[in-house]
Amino acid sequence: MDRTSAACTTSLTIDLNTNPMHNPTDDQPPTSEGNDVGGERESGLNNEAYDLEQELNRTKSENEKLNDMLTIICRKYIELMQKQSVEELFSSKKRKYDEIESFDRSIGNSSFGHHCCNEWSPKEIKSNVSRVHVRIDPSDTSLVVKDGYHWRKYGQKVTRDNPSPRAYYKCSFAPSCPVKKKVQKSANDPSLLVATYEGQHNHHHPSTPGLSVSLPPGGVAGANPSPGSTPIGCSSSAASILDFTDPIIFSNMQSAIAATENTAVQQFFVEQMASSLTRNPSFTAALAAAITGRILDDVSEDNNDSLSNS
DNA sequence: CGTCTTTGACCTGCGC
DNA sequence: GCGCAGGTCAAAGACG
Ligand SMILES: [Zn+2]
Repeated sequence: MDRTSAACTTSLTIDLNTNPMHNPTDDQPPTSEGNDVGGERESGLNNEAYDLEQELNRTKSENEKLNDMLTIICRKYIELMQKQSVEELFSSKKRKYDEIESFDRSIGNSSFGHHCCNEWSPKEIKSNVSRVHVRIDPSDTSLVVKDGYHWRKYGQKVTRDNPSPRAYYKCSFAPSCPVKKKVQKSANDPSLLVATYEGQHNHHHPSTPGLSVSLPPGGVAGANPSPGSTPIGCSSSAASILDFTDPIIFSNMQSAIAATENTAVQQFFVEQMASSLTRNPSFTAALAAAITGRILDDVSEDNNDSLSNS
């Protein structure tokens, strides 16, 4: 819990040079033609500066609009998630208490009223439960949510309140890893898989050694989206239209995440951001530019140091 | 041959 | 105590 949230905050505060247009050499004054300071050139620079200023103002206003839109989208998305969970949980009366409690905790609760930590029964405390919704092809009957972890199916049941069967999985690292997950199609939306994760992996993410810290309790979501199933927000939900490579949206999501007290939701957003970023070709280019920019910066700093030292 | 899935049987908790 | 429903076990079979 603390481990993951700490990872979230640190990963979000990484100050990458994400401007692909930025070239460190552009900031350096021209050395070879430094004595060419004609008035013609000066006026050209002024025009250019004016254009850039106009562009900046225009971008600012555009960003403000996007900012507002994103805030609204985020708020509505969270409200929708809460609303949907309430409807699902109260549609069946029995055996839902644990899930109500845990989902209340994982979603952040406001509409349910608050529960004091002391009110949790030992049964609820022993496992942290998280839920993930995954968009799939409605005709796809395989209850598989590929989250990067390796699961062993140990049971399948048809439940009373849902015509589609529920599949039970254990982490393949069991018994050393106690994590379980239940996967079932949503009763009112066959294209929606609901995966319920219980427990926390006590090992690294198999597909990304050393990166397990960035995953939610069950090690879920966009870590390794399969072609057939996409964690919500990757292809067909609101989050899919969010371009996290946009620095404004990115910062907006940061504030949205910060505003959300709940770590599961935070992790969800972080994963969506990471997923969006890694899938975006422009991000790759931006990342490459950022890295080369940093390297060039370092090189130039080193050169400056060596020059100043000598 | 080892691993994983399937599936019926069994266990457990809860309401009546 | 009984029945119901969710959850788990474990034997058998499939698969690479
Ligand atoms: Zn595990």
